[in-house]
Amino acid sequence: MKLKEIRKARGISQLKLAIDLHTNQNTISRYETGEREPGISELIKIADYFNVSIDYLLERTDNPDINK
Amino acid sequence: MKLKEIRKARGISQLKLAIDLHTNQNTISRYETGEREPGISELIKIADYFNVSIDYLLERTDNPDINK
DNA sequence: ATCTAAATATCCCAAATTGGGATATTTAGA
DNA sequence: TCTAAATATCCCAATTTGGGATATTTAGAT
Repeated sequence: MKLKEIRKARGISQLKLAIDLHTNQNTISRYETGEREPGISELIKIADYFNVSIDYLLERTDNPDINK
Repeated sequence: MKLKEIRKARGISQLKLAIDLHTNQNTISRYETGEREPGISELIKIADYFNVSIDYLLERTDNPDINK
């Protein structure tokens, strides 16, 4: 998933993201390294946080906008 | 998720979908009733199968097309 | 170049979640 | 109404997850 790329583009650390999403830094790290995958609810939180579509987050489209 | 609605619109049974997706009928049933949620890889299989965006599948947009 | 703090990755494990087989229940249509 | 197809639920082993703790890496100051 594009998480790392998106997060870096916004200039925030894994720790800040983790705090904002009410989770842990290591969890974010593992999503980014691909070691683990988030469940749907976590996926939605991330997409909402960055205001991108889930399809974009999952690299299924180049368009970050959720609406056509 | 919109799975049941999409599946019915295509006129296929849970069993056929399950077979096509290499899983079980009860698994599909539970996704539809909301008793359980699929992981990301399963989510992708479903979206690909029906050729809809994941955001649409998850009812985050009214637009079924993955591209804008 | 070195030192330090911030940032990121990894280890271990308990708890939660998942999918499958089997079976029960519901639905549709002959 | 009878029956077969379709859908839902029970139980459980196995996988997966997230968190605390800690190790490693990176970046910035001096």
